[in-house]
Amino acid sequence: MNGYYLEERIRLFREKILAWFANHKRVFPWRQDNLSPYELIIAEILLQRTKAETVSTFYTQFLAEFPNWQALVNADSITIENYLIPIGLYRQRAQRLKKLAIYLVDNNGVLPLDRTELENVPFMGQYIANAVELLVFNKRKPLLDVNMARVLERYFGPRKLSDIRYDPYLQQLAKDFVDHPDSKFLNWAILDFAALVCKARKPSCLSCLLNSTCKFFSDVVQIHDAGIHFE
DNA sequence: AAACCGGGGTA
DNA sequence: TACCCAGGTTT
Repeated sequence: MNGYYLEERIRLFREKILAWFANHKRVFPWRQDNLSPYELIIAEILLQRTKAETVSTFYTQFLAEFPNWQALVNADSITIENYLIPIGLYRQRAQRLKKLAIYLVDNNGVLPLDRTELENVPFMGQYIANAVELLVFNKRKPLLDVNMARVLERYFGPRKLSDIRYDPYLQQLAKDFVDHPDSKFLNWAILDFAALVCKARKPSCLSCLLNSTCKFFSDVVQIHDAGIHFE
């Protein structure tokens, strides 16, 4: 597959995903305009390995209880843990939230613009660093999680390495996909598409607007796979 | 590269 | 029951 063909294929894919998003976007409290960096980062932390629908009801309560970094610094670690129990990963998240809060209070709430320094902030891995650059710094960065990875791999072909974060093919593909003035909306669009159509278990391939050009769909139809249940 | 964290939802 | 979820850290 040459570069020009792939570029055209990405462009088509992008247009169709955006068209779908216009009519099917999900509404979440962390997608509102004018959120503070605190509110944006808390959302990403709560969303780690946790369904967006689960976080949706919890998010507003959490912000009411802990409205800023200083509130987390002041709070007892056990208090934060207990508060996080309903959504899981509560010990890890409490400990890391605490460290991040201390860092940010010490730095007057300022996050480093330099990517290397940004990734050295406590609790700041590749994904959240991208989220900060996308949502706070308004850069074109992918929220490449398991869901975006699943959609890209089904449509364009599978990754080379097992870990998303170190696979140069997936990283480049995701980067190319969101390299567009509507980068933020493209990210939301593909995540919503992953959650509602290109689902992990029962993908809605039969009604999918991308099925005629989708690698996964054509492959599965071709071999008449009995293990996949379409909707 | 693989293990671990964790409760809730779903098939 | 087993699998999955807007990942990051440790080994």
